[in-house]
Amino acid sequence: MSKTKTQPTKASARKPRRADAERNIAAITTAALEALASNPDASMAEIARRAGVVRATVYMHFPTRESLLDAVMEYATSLVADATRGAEPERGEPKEALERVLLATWQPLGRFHSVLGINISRLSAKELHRRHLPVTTQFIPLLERGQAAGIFRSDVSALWLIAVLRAIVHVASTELQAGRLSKAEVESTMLTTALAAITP
Amino acid sequence: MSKTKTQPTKASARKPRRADAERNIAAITTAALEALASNPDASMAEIARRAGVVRATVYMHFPTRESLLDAVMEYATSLVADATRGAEPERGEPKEALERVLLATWQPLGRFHSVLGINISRLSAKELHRRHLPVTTQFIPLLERGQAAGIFRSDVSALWLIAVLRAIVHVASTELQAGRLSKAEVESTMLTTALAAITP
DNA sequence: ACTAAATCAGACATTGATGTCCAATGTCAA
DNA sequence: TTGACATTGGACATCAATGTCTGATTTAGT
Repeated sequence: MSKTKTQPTKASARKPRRADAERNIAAITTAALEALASNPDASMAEIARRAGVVRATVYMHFPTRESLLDAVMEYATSLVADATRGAEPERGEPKEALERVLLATWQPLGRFHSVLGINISRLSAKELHRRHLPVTTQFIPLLERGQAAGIFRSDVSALWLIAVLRAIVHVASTELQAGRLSKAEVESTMLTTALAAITP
Repeated sequence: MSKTKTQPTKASARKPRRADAERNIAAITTAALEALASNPDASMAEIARRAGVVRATVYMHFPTRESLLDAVMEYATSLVADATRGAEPERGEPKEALERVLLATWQPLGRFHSVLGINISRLSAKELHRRHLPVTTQFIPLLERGQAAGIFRSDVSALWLIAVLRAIVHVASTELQAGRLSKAEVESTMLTTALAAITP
């Protein structure tokens, strides 16, 4: 995460919340993320149960299911964005940097892929793209840097490369989940395939 | 499709249905496929409306929603399987054969990807794999033939290659849908990326 | 033309989920 | 410690969807 409690999001200047409220909001958000990852149709009751609160408490902080989904989406995105940032996509050779970033992000990305799937039907393509910005703005410079250096293929757009990478990451976590490959095998195979797909 | 009405599926020996019933079953199945492709949560009422029948008629042929989903899944699979077969995956050089098959199947595959998504949460991985057999049994020999010839990479399993190919096809149809690429661009980009990903 | 099969139109019961409300109780912060 | 904030537990209304049933009507097969 990046802000959530530390800053009041400069523009909105939200009224201070009590500590237990803050705690519950966090619990609900993470519980929702877990619940929705295992079942995209998880009910508000199920989410409340997981968060250890009563249903009314969820509605206290998230007036509708939609608003909770929005919050969960933003939270998941921030987790992936933070993992990406932590892998320093700007540092070093593009190829090494990409490997570093993929290794750091494939697990959260895989974990949240089904949550992302919820939004595919819920939001427009434009809106979806907008919400992925915290992640994509970090990937694009890395890919373009590699393209400029002739290390990544330039006959397709960086956006295509991103889509392909994400798809391969998805395959990787699916194969791990299915137990067809070990974690180490998945990581090595994923890196090999990813590089092969985007190298000229 | 392959059988549906011509053969009585040797084992089951189903009682003959009247022609209008047969017609309605077909109408319901295709209507359901369309409806579910655009909205995976489409209701029985919506599907009946699209098929031009009343809801009770749907329940006449498909006693539960589940059973309808099963039928739709099988239908979609058969469409892809037929398209694959029509592209003659056994003929010619593996690379050319793969290109031929991909060009023949990427559109139906993309179209039905969301329907497939329904089943991901609905069925076990094993069961899912079993239902894809009509397609995978055609792809595996092609890929293994290419691997034996040293044209496709052998450091990963044919199953991994299939998963990667399907992921790339999915990316392709998503990009077309989003209007970021023309159909011709999508096809060329998809083929390039697919080959790059699975070539040693 | 006759009969059996199938569809229609619509009512009906049931279920599960969303969202609202309230009174009682608990917890935080000043 | 006190008042404001928050949570609880439960009731409640609403809604949409599933699945059943029936009687009247249409349609197909022989």
